[in-house]
Amino acid sequence: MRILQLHCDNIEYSPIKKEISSAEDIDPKSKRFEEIVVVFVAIEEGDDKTVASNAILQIKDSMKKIDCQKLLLYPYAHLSSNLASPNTALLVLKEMESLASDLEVYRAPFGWTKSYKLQVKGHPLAENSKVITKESIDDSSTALKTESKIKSFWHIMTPDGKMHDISSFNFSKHKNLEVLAKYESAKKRSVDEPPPHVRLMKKMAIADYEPASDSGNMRFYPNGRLIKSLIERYVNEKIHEYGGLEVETPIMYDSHHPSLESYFNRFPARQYNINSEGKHLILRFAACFGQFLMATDFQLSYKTMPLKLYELTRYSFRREQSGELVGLRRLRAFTMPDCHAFCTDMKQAVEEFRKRFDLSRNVIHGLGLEESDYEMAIRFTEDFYNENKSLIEETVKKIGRPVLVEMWKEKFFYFVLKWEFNFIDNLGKASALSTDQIDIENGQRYNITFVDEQNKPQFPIILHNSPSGAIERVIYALLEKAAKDSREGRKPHFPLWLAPTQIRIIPLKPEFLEYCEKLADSIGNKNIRVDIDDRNESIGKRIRDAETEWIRYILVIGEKEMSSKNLNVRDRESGAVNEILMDDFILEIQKQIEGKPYSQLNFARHVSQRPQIMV
RNA sequence: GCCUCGAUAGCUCAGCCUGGUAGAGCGAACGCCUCGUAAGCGUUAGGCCACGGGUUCAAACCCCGUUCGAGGCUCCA
Repeated sequence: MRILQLHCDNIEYSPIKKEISSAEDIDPKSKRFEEIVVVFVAIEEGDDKTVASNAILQIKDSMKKIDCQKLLLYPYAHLSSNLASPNTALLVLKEMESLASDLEVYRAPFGWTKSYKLQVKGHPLAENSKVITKESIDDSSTALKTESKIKSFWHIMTPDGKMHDISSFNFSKHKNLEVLAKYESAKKRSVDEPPPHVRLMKKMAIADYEPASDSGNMRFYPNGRLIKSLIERYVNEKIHEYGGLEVETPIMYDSHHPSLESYFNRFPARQYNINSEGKHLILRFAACFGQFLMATDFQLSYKTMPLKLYELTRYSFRREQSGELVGLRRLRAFTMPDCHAFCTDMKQAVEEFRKRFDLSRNVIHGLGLEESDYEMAIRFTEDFYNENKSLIEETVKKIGRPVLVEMWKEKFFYFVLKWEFNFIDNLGKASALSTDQIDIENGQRYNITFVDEQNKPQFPIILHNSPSGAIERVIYALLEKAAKDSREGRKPHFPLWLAPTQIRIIPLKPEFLEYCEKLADSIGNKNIRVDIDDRNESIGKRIRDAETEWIRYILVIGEKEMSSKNLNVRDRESGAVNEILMDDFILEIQKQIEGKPYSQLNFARHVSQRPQIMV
């Protein structure tokens, strides 16, 4: 079904003549309505009562927003080229009419050629067009329906545990928090440039769109793959340290599997669908189901809890609306660490929750993002707040600055508590990075059981944690941060451990190349990424190129260096050239990349041997 | 998904309004230069002007559609 919904000052129509034999028998009188929502409807092949009810649900939802109680259903075939038979169409239309009977509802005659005149209101919500399918019934699900009904209260909580009203809170020292808090009500910002990270992800030869794939599925060039893989390894290591057991689960699932069916119904987003040998498969949008199904088959005792399963999903898929996709910020295929902890009871869950909060903060900082780069939001049900006030206050105190609070009157997701760290970018967009949730529903849904001290089976409480958020989104955040540095007059850079090249050696003349090779060997042996710009270009040119590649250290090698024990190091951070002992220099670098994973150069050592990816 | 805007050389863009031989810089290839901390010099190649239709004697340019991208809306578990 396709609908076009218009909020009108008035509409006037006159039935002219019957267009089809099955047209309704009516008295062809002109009608006129004032202050009304007109919904043009095209009923398509396969539409039925559920589609009708979904459509009315959505129409009512938006009518509530614009505060209008009057509805005109106007059959309009021209919205679709795949129309249902007139008989079905009329039935569906009448169904819609009766479903909307709590409003003041009218219906224009079906099967007639009509002339009409209407005046549409000028406000932003006045015009709206939607495609409604059976599938979107499944998709829009309980979660969406409940969400529109649910009451939530927004506050700011300060580190002293006090709740403040958003409207009266003084944001002057917390600009980013204000952006986050007002994000939903934020009015149009006129931005006519693409987000800075999109230009950078291409310019730095990290990632790019792949037109031959679906939108939101990116390609990663050697630099991007190196950076992504280092971040992935870092997150893996941190979760291993925390005690996560790394597993691997399938990326596609039977949508009619009994445990999954009701779970999928809990999520509004659309999935990628694959039909294969009569099965309807969906691509996973998180690692939850794979791990839950696995845990169901484990034999668990309270002694083995908490059990922590972990997977870095490459990939998770969410078929976001095409208009929502942006660079590396919002994708349809992304890599996400997903770590679940199965806990015996709320006490254990809370204890675990604390560890994971610290872990997440730790990981975010290790990735090169600072306190000032993100704002925290914490959401919980009123009941949970009343029973666990001190946990929430303690968590906010740890962050040490005000956080955004959303409190729900009742539970409508599967969790009772959830927090996220939100990165705020150059265009004032907020995106969630780390997150953790306390889930009290899915243990039962998936029939995951452990036996307690009395040898009785129990359902665990499950925590869902992504300590870094999607890896692509981490890269987005790092690039946006670099863009911000650049805009504010600082030199943009990656954390040294993520830099595709950490040291560049530039021989002054070709005859020094051999010496440079040896130097590069001995630096490379210390697990430092070093390359050599052996191109026949001027020294100035090669230094400039190294600068534009954000390479931190440059070693120019000439007669002087070959005959000296010291290295001549140009540090991009300061722009200064310093003489320094080789060992001290290595030490300086090692100190900065300590505790971080290392990978070899993902390009030829010689710059002259490299393909030109982006200028 | 909807509305608006955009797509011209590998990259960044001019040309389009007012239809008549396709432009620049960077990059690439080749040659010269052999250099001391952010662009040395020259020559050459490179374009079915996103794709498909239409209008016209003639379309990169005007019109319609499609694809992809961006902004806004909706959405963001």
